[in-house]
Amino acid sequence: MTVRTRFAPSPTGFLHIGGARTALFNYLFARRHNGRYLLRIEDTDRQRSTPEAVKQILDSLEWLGLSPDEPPVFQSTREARHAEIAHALLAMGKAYLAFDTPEELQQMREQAMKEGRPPRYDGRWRDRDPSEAPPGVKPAIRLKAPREGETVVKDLVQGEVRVANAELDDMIILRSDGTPTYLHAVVVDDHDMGITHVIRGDDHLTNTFRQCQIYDAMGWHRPQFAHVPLIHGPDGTKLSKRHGAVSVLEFREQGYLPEAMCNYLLRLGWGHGDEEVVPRERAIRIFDLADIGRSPSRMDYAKLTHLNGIYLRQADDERLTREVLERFARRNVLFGTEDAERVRLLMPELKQRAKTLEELAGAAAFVVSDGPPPMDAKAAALLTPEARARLGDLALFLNDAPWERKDLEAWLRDYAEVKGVKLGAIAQPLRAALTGSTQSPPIDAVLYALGRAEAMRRILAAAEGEEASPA
RNA sequence: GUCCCCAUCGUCUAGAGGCCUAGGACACCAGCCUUUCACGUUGGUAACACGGGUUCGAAUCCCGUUGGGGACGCCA
Repeated sequence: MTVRTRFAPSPTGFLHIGGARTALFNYLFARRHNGRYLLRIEDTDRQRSTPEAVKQILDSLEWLGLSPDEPPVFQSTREARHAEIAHALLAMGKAYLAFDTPEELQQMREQAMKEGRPPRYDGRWRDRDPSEAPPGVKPAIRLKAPREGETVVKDLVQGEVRVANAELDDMIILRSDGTPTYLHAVVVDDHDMGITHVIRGDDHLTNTFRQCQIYDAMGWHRPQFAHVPLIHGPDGTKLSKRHGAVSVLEFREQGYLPEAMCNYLLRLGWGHGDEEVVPRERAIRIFDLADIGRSPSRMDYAKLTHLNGIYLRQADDERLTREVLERFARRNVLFGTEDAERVRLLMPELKQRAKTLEELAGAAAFVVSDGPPPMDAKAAALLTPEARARLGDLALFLNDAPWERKDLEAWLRDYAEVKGVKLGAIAQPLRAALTGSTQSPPIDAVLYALGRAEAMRRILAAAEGEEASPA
């Protein structure tokens, strides 16, 4: 049988990293077994579902490279089918009409809580005849759940989990307005979509028992289940905005690469020996549900950032250049084709020293400037009168140099040797003059990327003590 | 409250009874490399929650305690 998995978010907000990881696991598992990976939008809650959220989720998945193999199924379009199954259950005597009002149920729950009992429906309409129904109350359909024995779920991650049926009450499968409840819709949809493996968050584990009861009542074959522990914030509590970024798009904003995101998310709660850097192709080959841990894990931004640095260094220069220019544009940094070319030339060096695209853009920003770049305090401090004088001298010397990186380095070394000083004594003031900072790519690379004219302009400006607007 | 799940360095994890003096990675500290910053590299600090069993032997199996998490809607 072909493996079919699905990711089933409800479009009530952005896609957060927990959902992203669930999607990733579903994707990986399907690919690993040459199966299909599907998407179902669970939008049966009309109040809270929004088209914006749907778009956000789709965008997030696309960015992560986790777009589904088929167009998404919208759960709301399937309500007639959900109702059909609910009525079938009713006809089979495996469900019943319940004429309770929301107020009564609320009361029942409060009463139970007060008496220290679990808040469960008492099944008061389970065996009553609909003719006893109070006038004007529209009935909901409840599943006639088994009251004895136990329901056992063989979970691919959690192992065998069992619960006494006495713990479970008769859940509503079709609301009094004729719409399906989540628990019921999920089962019908998963069945109709031919889902073989339900991989989802741990928070659904206890729901699974009830869902199994529906499968059993319909005589449907149950899918395999795999419940993945949730991701917590760094402090171990539920992940929320106060911990930092949680939405996938936020990470994109902050300059994380999708492949780094996926690698990090994969390693969170899943392990394969000592492997840390696991690119997509490799992940597809070795992913196994059995390797998912059973305890919740905490979000570690530092490790994500580290991983992002690794992927950044391996990333294509053209791609990174595009990303940087995009970020320039977003920061309203005006740049021309010359500036773009400089970024491109410098990229092999720039990407060595950045961990996110934001950092990368920040480190590249100095190339965009006519004349002296904005100077930070440390850089300004390097430009002593002596240093300025030396820069003036150096400018004359360098003016005759062939403008190739190798030659520039050689000329600088020669110059330092002739003057009897360490290279650093030359390089640091020069760096300040060229970049406005004490940190930058190798100075020969900077000289080369800037080009003779611009480099000279900046050196001379510094030599003459021309101040740029302070940074 | 009831039910379910979980428990190895600060964090992510390796570990399926002897290979464990518990390994790797991030973070942190120190050294090296070096034209700065990074990268890289070498070393260091740091964990089997606790208590009982089982066993010749337990991080690994069992029970309990404690601690975390999740679920208990005519939400998804």
